[in-house]
Amino acid sequence: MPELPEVETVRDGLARHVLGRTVTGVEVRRDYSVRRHAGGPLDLAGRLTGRRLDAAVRRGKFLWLLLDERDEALVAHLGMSGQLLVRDGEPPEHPHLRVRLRLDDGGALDFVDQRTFGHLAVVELVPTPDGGPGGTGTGTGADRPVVPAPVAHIARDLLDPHLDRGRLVDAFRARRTGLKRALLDQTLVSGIGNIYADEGLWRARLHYARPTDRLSRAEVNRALDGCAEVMTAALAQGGTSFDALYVDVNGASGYFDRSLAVYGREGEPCPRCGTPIRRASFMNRSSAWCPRCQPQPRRPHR
DNA sequence: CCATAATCCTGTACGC
DNA sequence: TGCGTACAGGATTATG
Repeated sequence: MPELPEVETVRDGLARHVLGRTVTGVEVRRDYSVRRHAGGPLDLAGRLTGRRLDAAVRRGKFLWLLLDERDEALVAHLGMSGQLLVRDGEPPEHPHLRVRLRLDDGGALDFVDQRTFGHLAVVELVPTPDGGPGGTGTGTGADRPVVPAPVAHIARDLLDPHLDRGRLVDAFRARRTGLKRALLDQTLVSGIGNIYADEGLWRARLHYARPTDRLSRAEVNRALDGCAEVMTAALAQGGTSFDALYVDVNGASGYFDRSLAVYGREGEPCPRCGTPIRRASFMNRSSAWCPRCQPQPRRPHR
């Protein structure tokens, strides 16, 4: 699933291949994929056509392209299966093609999304509350202190230099919830999904159900460091998986699979101690952990 | 305000 | 073989 490292790989690919190009036409093949665009498919096409793509910016799992002239951006969220594919020349058909942006050199930017949890929308920009840049970005105006309105409530991510780690740690300890729930809360810290939460917790040797209000500052920092480190490692490998014509998320499985310690490895030995990895249902999904390295707390918060 | 459950969607894996 | 069901899950919305 696209989490921070995958989205950053896509953002980097967009920065390399579509910046400075102009949208010449828009085809919405599935209205549901633009459901977050207030004006509907026709309005989306109208707002995009003729606009130049000036910058590619990301915060957590949200990414956006700044548009020229007005203070608007094309926001993309990949959901669970979204891909943004840069095509040169006449683009091929694809069974899950949802939106196609024609570009001024004859190529296209295709939004392909099998499970349709992702979306595209053109939205206004609003100031960042802390006055820092909107996120990690490249291109003209990428460092402006603005974010798309629907991203205003999304916290900075662990790879953002403007993240205030001390305040984040305090915010974790002020919550009354479980540690993994907090890691997955995009309004606290963004970019972490189910896979990297499990992997980060394994690295930190902390159980997902540890109550946040009973964690030490050092423990919270360990959890955040674990997530940051595993995402950095995944990002380093993600950079190798696309070529010049193809900006690819590479999906849920693939390039980083071999490096996963617990996710999808129920019953297999923990890489650290050999104890069989366990799995339990959690928040309509699942959690995987090593019962020896990550002992369950006496009073778990779920 | 805070925490949590329900909801959206589609392809794959599985049991019977 | 074919059918039904569970599952994968991020963000928003609704509810307590």
